[in-house]
Amino acid sequence: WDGSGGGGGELVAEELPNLGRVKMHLACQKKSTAQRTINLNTFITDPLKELIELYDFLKTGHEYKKKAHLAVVAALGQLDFKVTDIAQLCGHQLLDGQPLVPCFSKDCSSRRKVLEILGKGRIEKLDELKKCPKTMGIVDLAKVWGVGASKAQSLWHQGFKGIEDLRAAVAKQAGLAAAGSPNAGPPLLSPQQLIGLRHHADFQKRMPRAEAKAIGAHVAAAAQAACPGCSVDLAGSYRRGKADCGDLDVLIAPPPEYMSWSPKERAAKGAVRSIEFVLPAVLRTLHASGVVTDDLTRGEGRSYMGVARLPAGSVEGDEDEGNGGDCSGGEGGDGSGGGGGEGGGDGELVVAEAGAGVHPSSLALVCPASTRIHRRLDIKVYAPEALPFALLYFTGSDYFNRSMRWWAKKKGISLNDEGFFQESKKKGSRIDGEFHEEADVFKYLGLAYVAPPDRSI
DNA sequence: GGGCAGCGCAC
DNA sequence: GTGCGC
DNA sequence: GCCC
Repeated sequence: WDGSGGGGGELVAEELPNLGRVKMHLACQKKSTAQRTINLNTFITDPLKELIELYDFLKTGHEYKKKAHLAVVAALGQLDFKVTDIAQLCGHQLLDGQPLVPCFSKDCSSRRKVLEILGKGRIEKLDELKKCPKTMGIVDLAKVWGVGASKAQSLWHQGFKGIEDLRAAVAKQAGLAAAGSPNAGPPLLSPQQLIGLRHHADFQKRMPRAEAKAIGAHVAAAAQAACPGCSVDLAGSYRRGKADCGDLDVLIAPPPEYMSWSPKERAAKGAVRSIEFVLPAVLRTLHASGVVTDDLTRGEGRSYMGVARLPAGSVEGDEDEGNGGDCSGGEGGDGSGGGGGEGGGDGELVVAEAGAGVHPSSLALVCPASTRIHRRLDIKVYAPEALPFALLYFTGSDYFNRSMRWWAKKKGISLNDEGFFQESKKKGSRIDGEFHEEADVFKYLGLAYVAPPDRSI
């Protein structure tokens, strides 16, 4: 572990038979579909995706059904030809024997679903589910943040056919409770679910990455005030360069020196006395400025979930990549430059100067600050040693992570947001080493580094 | 039949 | 311990 | 739902 490039310590890739071949097709070793080719098989993957979404909400215990379909979608999306016959999938090098992907040579429901689409252009099961009012009602209810399969199920059985039903009942209950009526009954929803309901429409919308960046800048400023010199990274799909993001994931880590300072030294340097106080301090600032509008968790530990909204008059669209402030939200080509030239751009955030600048008029037209949509914001605080792992983990994608964990497991190692752990009966011990950046993690696993934009599998 | 990752937080 | 989201 |  000399960090100078050579160095023992990292695992050798080809110590197991066949693994070398598998490795080259590993999902976490390839350029993402977005980057390389367009998906020629959307006519298959789209219906499968719809099915996944239904499974997601339908009932607990279907999580792995969902993951199985997800793997199929990811695999088919990478093919460089349009599938016309199931035989093309049998024994195909990208599919057969690959981790997380079913084998299409055998009769399995994935195979049957693909066959169905090839044959009649639709999945009967999907159409059936979509016709069922109960299914669609439950799916609708479960779109409220904090309402999962179980709660949606129970709401349906209480007679709610969908979100608007629920909203009316909640309003009525609030009215009764405010009037001090005893017939208000037990609360229909938890405090979190009430927030989810209130912002349901907003939470369905994706935000342009410029807005994510602007919210991140507020968090960064608050973090610097709480802990000078800390690093602040915007993870998730933002970091993967997506043009729009469903939410924002911010990672904060104190500078390495911080850990060795005494509480007194920390205070003298203007930092909070313990890492546990970073999050509360950041949140006090964000609450005071009105950027954070609601809390979904208390934010007393190291992990926070909440709701944020840019102050009126915020300037959006200061993306340095040029294609920044596009609010049209279209999926489409996604312009994030191909290669890994993303450099050290992370973490250097500029605080949006509220009201100060003149809006580029075209931008203001497309993206009025007056919209002021509420966005989901997650903040997490990590010790500096864990940061490369946390960054990797929260940059995703989910499927990319699963692929990487699969590979690590083959080598008897487990991988999470805090580090590597030796697989063993007891909770494995953390493997320590010089892991300063994400690249060190790839290297230790014997994998080629993959830049964030190429992890969108 | 066990595994697919495993955690933090609310309740 | 369960539900939920990540 | 699928692999081992």
